[in-house]
Amino acid sequence: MFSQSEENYIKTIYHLGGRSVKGISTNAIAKKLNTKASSVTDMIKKLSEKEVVIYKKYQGVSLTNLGKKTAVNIIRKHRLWEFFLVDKLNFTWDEVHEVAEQLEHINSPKLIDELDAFLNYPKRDPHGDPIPDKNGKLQIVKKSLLATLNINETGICIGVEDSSSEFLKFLNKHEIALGKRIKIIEKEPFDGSLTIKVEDKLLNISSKIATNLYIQKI
Amino acid sequence: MFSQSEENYIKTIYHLGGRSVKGISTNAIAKKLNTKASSVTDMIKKLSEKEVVIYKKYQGVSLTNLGKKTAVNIIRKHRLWEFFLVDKLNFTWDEVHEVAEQLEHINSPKLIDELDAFLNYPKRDPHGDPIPDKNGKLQIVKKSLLATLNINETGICIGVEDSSSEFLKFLNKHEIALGKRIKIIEKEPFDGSLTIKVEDKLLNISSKIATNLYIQKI
DNA sequence: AATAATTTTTAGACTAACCTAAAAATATGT
DNA sequence: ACATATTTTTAGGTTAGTCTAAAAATTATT
Repeated sequence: MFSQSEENYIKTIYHLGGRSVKGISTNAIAKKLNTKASSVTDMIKKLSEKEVVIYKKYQGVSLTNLGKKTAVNIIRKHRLWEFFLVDKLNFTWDEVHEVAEQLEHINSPKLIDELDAFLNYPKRDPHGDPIPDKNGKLQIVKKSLLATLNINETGICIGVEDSSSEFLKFLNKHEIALGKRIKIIEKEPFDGSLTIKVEDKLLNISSKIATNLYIQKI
Repeated sequence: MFSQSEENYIKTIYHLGGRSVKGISTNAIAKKLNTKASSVTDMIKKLSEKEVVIYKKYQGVSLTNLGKKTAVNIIRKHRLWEFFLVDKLNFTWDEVHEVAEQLEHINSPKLIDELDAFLNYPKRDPHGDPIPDKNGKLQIVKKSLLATLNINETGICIGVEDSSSEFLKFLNKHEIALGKRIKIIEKEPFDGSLTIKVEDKLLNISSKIATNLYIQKI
């Protein structure tokens, strides 16, 4: 149906789309994909022919319904594979992306549906982002940075912003992982550091940590 | 390292290689890959530059050690994925090949080693072919067609020759699956049909069935 | 609103992987 | 051994996806 390259463009346009109404600029796409604007223009023309984007010269592009459907399906595959890698194959959060970038292009509906079932229909990938279901529905999960919670609020760890291996090692060391329950005990106004309770253990963390950890409030 | 296309050529040359000493012919490769001989010549030149094959004009090609190592690694990936699909994702023997053809090109040593461990280091894929280990060693398993066993000999089902869905449905119906123990009770010289014991159940099968089922003698 | 800066598109070229058609080399039949 | 058949290679062309450099359109500045 679509080549790997086409899929990468579609996915990128989707991610750049956000809630904005106007078209995505050629330059923005080029930057994300590490290509040149002229290459983007070429590809956009092709995608326009294939009716996955709407394109008016100099006005940027936006996805059609077909385009969005296609994008969401690629994202579904990407996130399911990420979940698989972390959950079953001992990958860390920072190792998954590169491999998932490859796996997301494997084309086999049965493969993905069976994988979904095998993983027990996970709702979020290891970064805390929602995994679209078979029909492309993606349940919106409000993810908040830990730093934004108030004292006595509790949440479940659902992902990370930074995924450098130093950060992930820190999390490992303190047994902060996906699904762990975290409660804010104290906030230090001077430097933004926090005292939190991870499951039952008290822990002091810097503001830098707190602004890189995503939480779903409960 | 190698493109998908290059990998497909390397794998094909390996499979066509067998134990023969002489070079693999351009035409043979073209036929297997559904391309034209001229395309094969082009690619062979490239692979020769990259030192994965030895090539003398009009004399066919053979793999270098690097070529063989590369081929075995692709085959390892292919067969591990096949095992995964059947063992974990409910694929049938005939459904796996097409998907494995895609998955075998995913490049991530960690992925494959972890997958291997996750699957508990399987020795054979669902067709009964051996899965090379991390170092490229592949344990040779003598696979015999069920039809070649003599009365009172016993074997373990390790694979199929034909993998049409009719045949697989037949096997399913009679609970013949990978790892099942099969004993020859009687052979009918007139039509080649057999009476066999699958685990504890007696069963009559035609010669056609017996020449499409692989057994490891025990 | 005119000019300058930026963005986008076009034009033309490159590479990988394929193709067709013709030429060259090898193999086969008598 | 020679003519014929087959196989393989070469020559030249195509498409997808990329690039550079220059032209055109849009946006920003004064």
